[in-house]
Amino acid sequence: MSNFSLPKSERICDQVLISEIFELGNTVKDFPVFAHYLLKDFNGKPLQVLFSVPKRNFKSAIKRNVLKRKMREAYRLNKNTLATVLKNKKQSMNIAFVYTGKEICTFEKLEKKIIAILDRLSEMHEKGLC
RNA sequence: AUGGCUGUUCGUCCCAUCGCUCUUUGAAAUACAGGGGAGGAAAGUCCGGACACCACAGAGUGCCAUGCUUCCUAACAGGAAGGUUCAUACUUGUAUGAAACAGAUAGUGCCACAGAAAAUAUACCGCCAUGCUCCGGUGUGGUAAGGGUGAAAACGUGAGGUAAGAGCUCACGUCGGUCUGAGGUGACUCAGGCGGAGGUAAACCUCAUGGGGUGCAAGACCAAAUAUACCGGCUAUUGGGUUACUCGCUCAGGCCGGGGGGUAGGUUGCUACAAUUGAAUGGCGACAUUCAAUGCAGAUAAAUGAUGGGAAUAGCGCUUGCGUUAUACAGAAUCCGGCUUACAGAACAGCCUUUUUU
RNA sequence: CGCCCGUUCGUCUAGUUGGCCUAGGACGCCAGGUUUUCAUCCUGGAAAUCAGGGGUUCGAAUCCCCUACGGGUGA
Repeated sequence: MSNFSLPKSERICDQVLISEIFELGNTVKDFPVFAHYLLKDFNGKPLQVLFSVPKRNFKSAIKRNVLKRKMREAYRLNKNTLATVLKNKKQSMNIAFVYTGKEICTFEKLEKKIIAILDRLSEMHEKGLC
């Protein structure tokens, strides 16, 4: 399975779900990215995500947009291992990526961090620690 | 040539791979294919409109905004062309720049400190006349030229006049008011007459003009989802009470509608018009009219991108054609017209400084 | 996206009908005194270009305009 697309159905657009993630979910940190995640029963989509950059750290809308785009690209290219793991277990996961750094970092660095987070999540999931 | 200022225009480009969003054909749907996809400021939300809903007899008062004139415009606190005043420059009547630039002669208030006095004028030192005198002064009256104070001192200069003085009179000026004549669409200008002179309206205010309120989270429709205070209607067919019974009345229930509470999506509004580009005509100009061509974002936890390679421009380094670094300000959210603010660099036009050559 | 409000010593604030305000008070800070010492207490001092810039005025924290930052609110 080599699906690099990220249509709207794989993004979170529901306010109730978002507040659930931030209130009930657990966190995985790898500076400068903070991932809140919440595990659920399988409902057709293995993964749903959202990306956020706080306005507190970046006043300019352009800088926020750039970081969100970079994070989305990094996730889009590396999401498949976690997706297969979840699909095999018949569960789905909602993840919220929040950028907590105060300076813009390069794409390569961001990609490494996001891969690390996704690897940790899939490992934990295979062991059943979530 | 170099540097600076002002104005106008532009404000990185190409290819590959992987994606996002809208739309068209086809289609149950996905997938595939074709097409479109940020700006000059999209920003600030400072003005003005369109559009929508709510409110609304008429008039007045109040509140807010604007404030030289004419024009442009859908409208404006915007723009164009002019007028006036002020500042600067010199060629001394021109150029450049600036102006919340209606009214202080409608009325009220304020003008700290200093100063005699801050606006009905007044009198500390003075000046003049005169009374008294111990000849040092002092009382009374007149006066406001000079001194000192202040941001500002009753219009400025000169002459006449006078006991001393004073727009008291005259000449030349400054300012604004009013009347007459001339020019101009008008602000205003010129000439003459009359009467006049502190400032402050970004103090209250007066005059003129304009303004109903709320904003696309406006509003419309569809689907879902239900506790029900309360109100109205229906109840052939439900039950209780009243009654001997029927009708009637009444209470409860049911249904419908309203009202009010709470949950939470979708569609629409939504992108084709004060539209953009080009030409012609009219106008000093802002701009208008006509003709032709074009179709040019529409997201909603919110798309318009990421990576790699190449080009262009700029800086740095030296091997002088290679390496390396950087590519401004900044991201639509109902839509337009302005204003304000941010902005690497490039091009064009005008003006100024310095240097070189003829 | 729309609408509204605020910004004054290190902190919390007063003053916002223009002049007494180059700005008052409390807490905190510094120095001295009191005490065997510390605290309390007493005395004195420093600390603000009133968010930034421009304008009106003789004179601005105050009036007007622009900018920056912070906050509130609207189904």
